[in-house]
Amino acid sequence: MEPTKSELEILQVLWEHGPSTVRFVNDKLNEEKRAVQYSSTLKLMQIMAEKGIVIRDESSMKHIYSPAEPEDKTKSALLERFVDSMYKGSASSLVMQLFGNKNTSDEELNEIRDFLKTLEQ
Amino acid sequence: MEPTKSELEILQVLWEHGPSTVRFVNDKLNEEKRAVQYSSTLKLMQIMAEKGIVIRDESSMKHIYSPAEPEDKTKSALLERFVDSMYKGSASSLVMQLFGNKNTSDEELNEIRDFLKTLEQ
DNA sequence: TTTTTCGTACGAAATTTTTCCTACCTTTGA
DNA sequence: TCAAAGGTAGGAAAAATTTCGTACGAAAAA
Repeated sequence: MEPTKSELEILQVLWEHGPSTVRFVNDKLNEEKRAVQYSSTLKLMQIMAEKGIVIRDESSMKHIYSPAEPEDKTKSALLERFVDSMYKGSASSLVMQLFGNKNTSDEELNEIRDFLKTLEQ
Repeated sequence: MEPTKSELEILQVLWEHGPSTVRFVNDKLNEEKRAVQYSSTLKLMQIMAEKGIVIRDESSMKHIYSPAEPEDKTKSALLERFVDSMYKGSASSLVMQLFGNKNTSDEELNEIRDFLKTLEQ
């Protein structure tokens, strides 16, 4: 299913730090994003569990939440949707926009060149 | 300001077909996306005009709506936000994901190689 | 002229998403 | 033991977004 914006923020914490408690996620959100009440984060994560976006280990009192799908899979799906809707599915259009107007570091450009070389083989 | 999902659909029609009436946009949405009532599209476009996302030429009875910002500027901003939130700002990570798991056509890959060459100079 | 068609305005309802209050349970430590 | 701290559950409200009904005016057609 479709994660909403807030749900995505939570997923990002889980991706970065691994399976976590609500308390932990809530702390990170407050540190890194914005003020939000513990019970709000709790509720959201409960909803995500219902939707199947995350799975919950209830064996201990402090429930542990983890993403139901691998990070890459979810990100790929979101990226693909983004390309489809914004660039009519043209990945190259996206890349050109990404590097066209912006001052991208040479380092990044080189990384991509190297990466493209590996694809050639 | 932040276009919502539905607002983005409308912007895309305007980008593709140029300044348009509500009737025209609504027809396109129904053709290309999903069933939606004329008055819903009208309302949404009125809201977008209030927000300043589109501007409205009221000189004739049939109001003509156009994007307030150039397509590129809006897309760049959205893309940048996407990269920032999903890939911590790393454009190369995004590109690798884009081509890593997916079966991207050789054609697209070549376009990108050519494009990167032009950046070298 | 009169009717029909096509346009905007606007309120309100429906839906989705987000937030938080409160009840209640378990664990911890004084 | 028992209060305090920290956990979950769940309802309900708030906010944001989306949808549509309806009133009404202008233009076009009959």
